[in-house]
Amino acid sequence: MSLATDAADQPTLYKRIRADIEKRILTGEWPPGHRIPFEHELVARYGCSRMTVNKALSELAQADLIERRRRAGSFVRRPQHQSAVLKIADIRAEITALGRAYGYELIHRKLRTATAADRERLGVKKAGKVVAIACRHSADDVPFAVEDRLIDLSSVPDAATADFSRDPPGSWLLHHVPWTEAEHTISAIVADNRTAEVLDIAVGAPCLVIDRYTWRSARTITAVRLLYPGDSHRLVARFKGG
Amino acid sequence: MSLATDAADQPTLYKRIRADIEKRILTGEWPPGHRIPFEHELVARYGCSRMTVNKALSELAQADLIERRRRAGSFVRRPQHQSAVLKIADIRAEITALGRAYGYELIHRKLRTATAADRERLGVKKAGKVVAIACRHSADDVPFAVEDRLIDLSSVPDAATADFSRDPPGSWLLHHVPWTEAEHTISAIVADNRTAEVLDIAVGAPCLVIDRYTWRSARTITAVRLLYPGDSHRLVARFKGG
DNA sequence: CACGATTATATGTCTAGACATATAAGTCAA
DNA sequence: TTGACTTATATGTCTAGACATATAATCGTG
Repeated sequence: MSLATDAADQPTLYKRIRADIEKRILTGEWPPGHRIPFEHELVARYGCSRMTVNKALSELAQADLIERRRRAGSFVRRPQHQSAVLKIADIRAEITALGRAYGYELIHRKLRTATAADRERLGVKKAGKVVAIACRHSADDVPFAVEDRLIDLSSVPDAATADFSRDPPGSWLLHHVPWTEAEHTISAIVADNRTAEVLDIAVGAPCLVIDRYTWRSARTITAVRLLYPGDSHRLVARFKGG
Repeated sequence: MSLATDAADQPTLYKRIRADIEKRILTGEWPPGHRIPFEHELVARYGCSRMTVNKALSELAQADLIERRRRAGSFVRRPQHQSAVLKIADIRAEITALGRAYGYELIHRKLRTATAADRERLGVKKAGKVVAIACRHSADDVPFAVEDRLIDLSSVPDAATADFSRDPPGSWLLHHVPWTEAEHTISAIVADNRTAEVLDIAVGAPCLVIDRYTWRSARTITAVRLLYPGDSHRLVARFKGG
């Protein structure tokens, strides 16, 4: 989780304690390595029980803002070496959040027995049925991204009969497969002929690529490749904490 | 924060409770929208006090796995629309973690009064001194990324006299400026002549671009652009939770 | 001085209560 | 039927204790 920045106006005591300490860390008043007051000192300062300050400090520790060491105390952590939280939003949500009209177009949808390439891509050994989908997302009728997806039907049988002509498969999957794990890989390529045509850009123009591989309880569900025009689209990642 | 996946083997009770519930959610046994047992039911099941189950549930709520509603109960959340956590590691750490030899080379370093373009890039109004740095990171003597950085000296005066000929400015800043906030923007471009030469790739080859803008307490510190050869380098983001 | 044993202490977890508060659900009147 | 009021209840916060446990610091000893 991430801490709310403005927990200070919360009326509860532990949130105030947490916000007070967070502020001193973020302003640099308590630099990395600084030992923050012991629990019993904070108990005295705020006139509350130890469980209350413990809750505040535990949350700061969960947020990696401080490190707690038995017998030694609690210390401000060194920033985590430029790590960041990137929100890769659902494409439809992303476009509508920008206040633009979302458009969706199914390019093709094929049900087939998994080829060797399909099995490789999904990371499965046994040959089963898969659905291969290509589609295009657009914002205000301008091509926004092209999607190339493979769904493992042995994991998601319902996908065989799902209608992807109106709703994008990503949204459908979100509502039919709960709580997945995934790995994203981000890279850059230049547009080939087919990509250039679908995205309405020049051949050789840069494209941002997101490969997402999704599974649940060690079971593969779907593999998807998203291509964005690289000079117009941008992924934004905002973060707090070094 | 994110929950440790293997909290089950922890000997403490609240971690066991948390892990039990987490497991049922992740396997799909308790799908999104499912109401998990009330606190008093879990108290009965585990034979402990309410504070103990409350701690377990609070952490699950902090991790966005469940949603807690007064009077109604606690409910499994719908996955957060394909958001992901991306770790953009410190380049030196990233390369050494790959077991490759880290190399660094300063291309140029200039101290100057901020130009209009510099002020625009740093998002500051007043003209002050800045340090402009270009450098190259390599792995096993192969160019890995080229860095183009601007540091605001009114925020980080020490940077004026820092020696960037041996250590990269990113590492230096990590140790001299605690607890920053930042925004990353990821995009794709094709290599121009100069970039191609520095990265030893072909002109027109795809490059991944990370623009990072860093500040502390509303004060600009540094703006940096990193260029990676797009077909060889990849950013990997792993996440749990839909 | 080096190294092992002891001790002190800050955090980690837990209890059995308490009152506060938001709100779902039920009740009643227009 | 609808809207306003009341009530029941699950969570939110907090207390004043307790014992467990890891470990920094101290003390002794060879």
